[in-house]
Amino acid sequence: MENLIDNDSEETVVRYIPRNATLYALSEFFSACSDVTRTKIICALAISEMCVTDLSRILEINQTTCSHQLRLLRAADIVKQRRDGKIIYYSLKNRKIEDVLLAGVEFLDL
Amino acid sequence: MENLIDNDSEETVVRYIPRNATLYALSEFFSACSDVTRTKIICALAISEMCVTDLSRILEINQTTCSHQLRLLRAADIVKQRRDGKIIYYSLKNRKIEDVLLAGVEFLDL
DNA sequence: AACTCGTATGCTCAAATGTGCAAATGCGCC
DNA sequence: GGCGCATTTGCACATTTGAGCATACGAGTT
Repeated sequence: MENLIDNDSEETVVRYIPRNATLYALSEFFSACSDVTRTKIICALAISEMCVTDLSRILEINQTTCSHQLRLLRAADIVKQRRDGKIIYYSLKNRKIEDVLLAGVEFLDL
Repeated sequence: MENLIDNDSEETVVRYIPRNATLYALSEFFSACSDVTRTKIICALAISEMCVTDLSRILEINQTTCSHQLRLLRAADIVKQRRDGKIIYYSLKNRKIEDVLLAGVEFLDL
């Protein structure tokens, strides 16, 4: 089987492809942003810390669903929680997530 | 049922949540980046335009799978194609996709 | 200790997704 | 027209995912 691109180009490509661990981390991270419910939650938390009840009421999503998605977001290190009495407040763990969303908005030209 | 956050904050949140169309567009876009195979392809194409055969050989993925994923990426407007004889060359449609990946890398601190 | 409220978990179901074989298409060449 | 190669498409299958009900848990209040 012949190569269609020349060997030098191929070497360059091979050299610059990120390692598998990086690729997996990246795609796993993006999949955390790849659902409307979660995107909504992230946007809301970018504005203000909130508890599950408020989030689900304001965003008009089922409380259980909200809780499930928050767990995912927490696993992805996007969101953190803090307890105050019986209320658990959620907020963004790292403001850099906003840069990601903005880059997406830029790309899509929204 | 009582509100747990005050009314002013709630109004602010409601006002700043992007419209549904925006949220859908964003999450759909991120889901295009949320698979290892596709991330791999995007990274490769960021380095050099390539055809399906080379992509699949170099990235070590099944050619059919590669083709399927390229179709998705094309539908997401991330990738474009150009025909030269019987070979179809794929490349990034918009370099801003690299900023998105970089924002992801920044976030993950990779 | 019983009750209430905020939240999390287990489970089930439907839908979406990724993969690769088999077959079809498109294009150049003899 | 027939052949070969690059690519796409249709299909089937296994797997993953998102949703929400029912239920459990955890912390404050009485």
